[in-house]
Amino acid sequence: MIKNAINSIAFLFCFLCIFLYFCGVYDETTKRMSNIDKFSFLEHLNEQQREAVMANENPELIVAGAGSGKTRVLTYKIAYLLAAGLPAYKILALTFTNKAAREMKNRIEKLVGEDVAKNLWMGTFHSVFARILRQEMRNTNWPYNSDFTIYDSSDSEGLLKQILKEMGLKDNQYYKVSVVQNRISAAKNSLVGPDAYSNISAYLEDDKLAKRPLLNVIYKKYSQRLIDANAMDFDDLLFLMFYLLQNFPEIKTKYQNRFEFVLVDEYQDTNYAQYQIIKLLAPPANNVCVVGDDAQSIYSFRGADIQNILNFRRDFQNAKVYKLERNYRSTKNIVDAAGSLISHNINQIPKHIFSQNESGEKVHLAPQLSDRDEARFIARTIGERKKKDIRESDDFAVLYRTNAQSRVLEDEMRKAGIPYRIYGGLSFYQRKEIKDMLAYLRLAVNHKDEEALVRIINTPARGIGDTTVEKLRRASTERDVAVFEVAKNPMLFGFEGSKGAMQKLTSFATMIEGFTEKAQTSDAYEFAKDVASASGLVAAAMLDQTPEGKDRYENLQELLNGLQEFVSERRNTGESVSINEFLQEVSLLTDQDHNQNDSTPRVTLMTIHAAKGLEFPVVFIAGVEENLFPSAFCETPTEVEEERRLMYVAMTRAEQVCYISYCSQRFRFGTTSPASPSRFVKEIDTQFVDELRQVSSPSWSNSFSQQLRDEINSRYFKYQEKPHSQPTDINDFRVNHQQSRPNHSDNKETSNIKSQLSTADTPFSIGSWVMHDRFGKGKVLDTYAENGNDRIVIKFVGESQPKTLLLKFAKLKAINN
DNA sequence: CGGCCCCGCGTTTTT
DNA sequence: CGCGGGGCCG
Repeated sequence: MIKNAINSIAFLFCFLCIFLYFCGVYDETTKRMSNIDKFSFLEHLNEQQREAVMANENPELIVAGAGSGKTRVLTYKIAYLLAAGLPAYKILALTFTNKAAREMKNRIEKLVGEDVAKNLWMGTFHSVFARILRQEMRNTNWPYNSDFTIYDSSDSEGLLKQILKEMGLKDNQYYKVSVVQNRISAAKNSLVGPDAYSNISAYLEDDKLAKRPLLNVIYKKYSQRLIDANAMDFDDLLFLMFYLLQNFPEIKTKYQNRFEFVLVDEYQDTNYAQYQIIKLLAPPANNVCVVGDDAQSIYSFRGADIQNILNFRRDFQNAKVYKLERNYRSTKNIVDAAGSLISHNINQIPKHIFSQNESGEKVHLAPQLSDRDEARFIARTIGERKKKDIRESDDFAVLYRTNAQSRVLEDEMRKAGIPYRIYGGLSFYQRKEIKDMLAYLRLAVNHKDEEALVRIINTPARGIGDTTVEKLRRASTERDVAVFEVAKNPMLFGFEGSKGAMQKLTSFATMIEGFTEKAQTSDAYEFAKDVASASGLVAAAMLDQTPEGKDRYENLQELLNGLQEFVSERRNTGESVSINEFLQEVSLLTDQDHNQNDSTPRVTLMTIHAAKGLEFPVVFIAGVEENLFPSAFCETPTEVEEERRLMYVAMTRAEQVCYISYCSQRFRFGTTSPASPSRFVKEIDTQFVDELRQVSSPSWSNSFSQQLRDEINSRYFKYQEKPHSQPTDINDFRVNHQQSRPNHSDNKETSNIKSQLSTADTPFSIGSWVMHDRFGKGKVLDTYAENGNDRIVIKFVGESQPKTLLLKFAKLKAINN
């Protein structure tokens, strides 16, 4: 009822604004009213956006195409709810990155004021759930306490390695840590715990076939060891959150009642566990609003399930779907080129993204002879365009499929004197010295944290080597006590080592216990400063006069600075400043959250995955070649579709200019091997692209390179002649797609969503040819019913994108092609 | 225990 | 090619 009232008020307001606008008093009145009326910000939205923002009575899916103002809609919706009087603490907004949460919160504060927005529950899935788990742990009978440690991926990897070693599987090729880790992670993300795993024959069979029948045993041990360490891995934060709600109805009810509104960003990237948690949190009112773009789903390899967004309407009753189809970011050519590419995907929500910006330059295809030439070409072009277009370095981004490609690019940027910044690679929080320092802090707070202990017991070197650690761990497993307890009292727990070793162990334990005591009384910064010097970490870094040593010292200083900031910020808000709070936050931070204070404009070099959500005036996509992009690991059409979405993401990062480059040969794995343009290059409608001529560089003028040039020319020639005859024709995909189904145990993953909305009753079958009075000949790609209307998706000959038509209006005739 | 050398291998990675 | 892990030696 409240919501009805809110909506009517705002609706009337908009009506009034539009009315006043037509009366010609818009400017004055709006200005005056903006101070008075708290809904005035709705004027900044277009009609589609405003509709989506103001509809709050049903579960809502906002399909927000690239550059369509997704974040805007999400922030305005929250601002709208707040302005209408919904208390901030009743709104839960979940994102995937801290950065997204932070930016959104800032924008909301600007709209409605800091104090109104203050108590929003806005954060990443992981951080919000960690917070709830901490708070509720004492209301459960679980073997965790509130100060649990969060293991990052390298911590879990370390633990798994240890388990594999203990089981004698260390060098077994079928039990590679990465494989085991992925498998366990996938199980947790499907809400399958270790016991359930052992009872599901599909898992066991699968493991048996893959020659790793002990995986369920490893999983069980792994889970137990996490409990022993009072630690949760990233997946546990979701897995245990689900079971917290599932197993404790009173806790579930509490949060269901608290959150009157649940909003989810990047919904296309949610995994099964996240989806189930959302379903548990949403009732009774079912006020869920999810925002996402199926065309930008690029994380399925991490467990993201695109079906979550595709099935939203089925899973939430009375759901309403809103589509934001106008792209504000890019030029027409870029939007249309990207659209023509993504139209080759069968599995997608039908939509037509359009731009009303200027046409701009066509997308530039830039064939190159080698990766070296490609890098030179990019560096040279950036240099030229900086001058010609009067741009700064930070107007440019170079995007690539794999991190390995960054090396040459970096090289040539340096040679050309172009400032750049590489994202990816080692993040600040994964640097050895930072991890070491954090391990000291962690161990001081949680003595059971075995990964932290083994990491620092001999760092800096204090004469406790591998053998001693081995003996320590053996005693620990035999006596079933924490490793730290054995170190503290080796004799008592049957440690079989020399007197000297025992001495070293006890003095290490005493040092840590001293830290633990200090942690109770000092704030996080004071404490960490003490630990940094008393542990010898800073001293060791200072001794090292190599450039790397200096870096390490500076990084440690930076961490301490960060702590100081953390403490002073939280002092202001009256929050706890103990090291516990800091550790809880820091384990969920990533490099994206670590801002380097450097104001020089720089060219951005990053993988396409890392570029999601960002935008740049000029974008280069490098290495768009078969076996690299799409990756050589791609086998099924489903996998190729994900790569195509990745290419789509890459192209739609560009605001004004987009270059796509590919080489005839590429240096990889120590040798030069031939390469050919990606199928994606050919899938882009030729009317939106132009091809740059190969500019010869002075370093190759021999016959070999002439050969290569000929090869490129002939390839290009072929491409020009028959742009639509590739094996990646839409229809071939459909065929492959269906063939692949029976092989897939999980065939819901490959099924077509549109048919799941509800099947249309049409005389035209998918794949058949039809004739349309105006559009001519076309092939039926799909049929489905939406809002009770039968629709038909047809790719007409000569059109870049398929069209969706209402069946009852389109006068279609079936024809034989 | 720690340093050195050789061998094998090589996607993307919000938390 | 360049990194990390394992093995061997001082």
